[in-house]
Amino acid sequence: MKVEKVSLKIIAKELGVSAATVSLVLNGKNKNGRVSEEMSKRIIDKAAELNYIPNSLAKGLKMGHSKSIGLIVADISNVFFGTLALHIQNYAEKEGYTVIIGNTNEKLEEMEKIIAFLNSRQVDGLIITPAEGSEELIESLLKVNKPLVLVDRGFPKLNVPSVLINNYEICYRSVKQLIGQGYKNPAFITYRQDQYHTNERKRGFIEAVKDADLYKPDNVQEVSYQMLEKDMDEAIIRLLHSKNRVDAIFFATNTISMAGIKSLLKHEILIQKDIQVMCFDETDAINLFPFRVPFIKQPIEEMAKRSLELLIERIENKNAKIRKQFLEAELIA
Amino acid sequence: MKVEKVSLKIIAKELGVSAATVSLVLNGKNKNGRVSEEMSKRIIDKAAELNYIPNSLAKGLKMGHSKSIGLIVADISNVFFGTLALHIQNYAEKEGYTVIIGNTNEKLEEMEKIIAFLNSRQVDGLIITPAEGSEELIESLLKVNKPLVLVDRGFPKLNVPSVLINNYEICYRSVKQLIGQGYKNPAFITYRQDQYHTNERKRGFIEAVKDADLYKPDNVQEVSYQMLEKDMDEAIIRLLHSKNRVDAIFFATNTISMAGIKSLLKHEILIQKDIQVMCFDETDAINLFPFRVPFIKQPIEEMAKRSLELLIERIENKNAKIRKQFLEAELIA
DNA sequence: AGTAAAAGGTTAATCGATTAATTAAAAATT
DNA sequence: AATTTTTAATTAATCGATTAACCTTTTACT
Repeated sequence: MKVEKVSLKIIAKELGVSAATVSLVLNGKNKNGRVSEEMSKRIIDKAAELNYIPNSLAKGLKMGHSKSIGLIVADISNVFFGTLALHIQNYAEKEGYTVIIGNTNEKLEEMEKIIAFLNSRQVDGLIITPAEGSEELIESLLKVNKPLVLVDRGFPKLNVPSVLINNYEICYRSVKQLIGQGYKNPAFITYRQDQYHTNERKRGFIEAVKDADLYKPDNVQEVSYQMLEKDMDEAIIRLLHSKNRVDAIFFATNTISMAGIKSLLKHEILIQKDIQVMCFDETDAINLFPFRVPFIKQPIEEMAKRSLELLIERIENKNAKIRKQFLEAELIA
Repeated sequence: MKVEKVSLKIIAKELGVSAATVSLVLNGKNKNGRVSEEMSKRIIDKAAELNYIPNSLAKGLKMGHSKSIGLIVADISNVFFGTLALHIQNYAEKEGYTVIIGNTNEKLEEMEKIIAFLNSRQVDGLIITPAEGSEELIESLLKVNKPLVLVDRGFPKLNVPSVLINNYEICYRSVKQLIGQGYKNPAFITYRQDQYHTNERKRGFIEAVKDADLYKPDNVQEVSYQMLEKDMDEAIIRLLHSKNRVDAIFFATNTISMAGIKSLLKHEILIQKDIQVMCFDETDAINLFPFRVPFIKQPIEEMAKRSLELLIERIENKNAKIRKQFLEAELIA
């Protein structure tokens, strides 16, 4: 089956006009006496009849922009990133942008590959949740004036558009509340990584327990991304089977929360009886437990919206002022 | 800051050769005496020095393909689709393809919009989880010879490349096993929709209970996608608060499972004490319950791999035989 | 020495869309 | 009637990469 590709030229030939005329009409640039009413109508009708779909590669090449953006996340199968992606796509569509998603798997080298790849596809800008150690990479992108926005994680030293949440404050407040409820020996479990957002969460926890004179360095445990399950089991044992038994655990991310609760259940530790837990991020599971788990809810849709706004602002005006936006997460108890 | 875009022409000018020569070298087409060893090396070095990144819009325009594919799912924030997307992207990257993801939100009109959009971006092919009622749309794509593969859901009447699982068999076997364990009044909850994959699951359930002489039409309940929570509560009440009280429920998808379990907990019905449940699809939550939930696990990574294989096969050879592949899901108890 | 073959390039057309610059005819104005 | 303005188009260059078809120069062979 031979199907001829419908281009501007085809439409033009069928109507006996030039491709330029067709282009003007189809782009709505036929104002003040450029093309006659009658011809406009014939062109529009013919385009519909032939089911003309503009070739955005050609358009992008000519115009110097692709009307697409890259979204770089750690792992699209993680609900947090999936939800972020969904909302970014929805807003992007309204603005006429396509989103191309790349997964770093938290690895710097993957992130570099993805960026090169997205650049070759001429994305107009990038929304990035940067991997650990990618500060220099981001800096180099800024140097070549690439429009980009960091989301979820930032680099405080870098002057780069970012959409972040109040990690420190919300953690501080939440832990304060936990302590106010009578818990005397709270612990914190986070990833063994040097990322600003998790560092801030840790700082929030530590300041809160220090202010209540409850700080014990051993109560802050770290687990690795790659060996989450094993590390978590060990951490849980350390926290619960020492003489210094903790009575509450704050989990720093959604994946850590899931692994943590799983480990607690495995060790037959009863949540809210033997121990209280508090999670960062909402998950499907959290509403399904026979116990209530207080958790910190991030405004994901708002984060998506803001980061797209900031990005488009920079795409359309490379000299726009660089802004960092801080949104509020809230404790749902 | 002015950053000159590095094109073939720039490299050529710097070296005093033609753009053609640069293109030949950079594409490895400098064999049998096309370009000298020395010049090849100089070109490669210069390209690296200038950090040349080929413009894939230009390349795509010239070559007639974009080396990108569209992935159309219902909702990328759903873990099943997120995981599928992750794996498809991983395999696609190896084959040199970009993946552009679109969300239909299960709506036909959204699906139409996304397809037009992806076509304008000149995707070379599509991997689709078709929305309800999209059979004609798929047919029209086949008519214009668009390479596509259906995944997760198929249209048995259509001769279209598909990657599906053994929905009927696995449900039949799983329900059989449930009955074998002594449950005498099992129920089934699915979406109120006419989709082959869920129909097959329902058929598996019904045949299994019929074969055990336990079939009761009222035990098959349907809920809507839009009002999942409300409908679920009502369904649960109907199944449990009638004289005909069921003793097991089979949930047809992951979202239904989550909503179902949530509803059971809300009504203070004790799972595995008052009632047994069985779920289609794995979810984060499933491992976290203090009770064991048997579930049906789909080979998502294999589905991703196969669908990409089938798609690339069709992209590269439009006359390749159309194949439907059936993979095996398994019951994890 | 004369011719053929190999080596090492270059030219120019092309993909499809955009748009500044131009042209030509018709209508309006003086 | 002559000039200006308006209307309604067209021409041609351009974006960046690819590649068939050429063109020189050098080397090989009889």
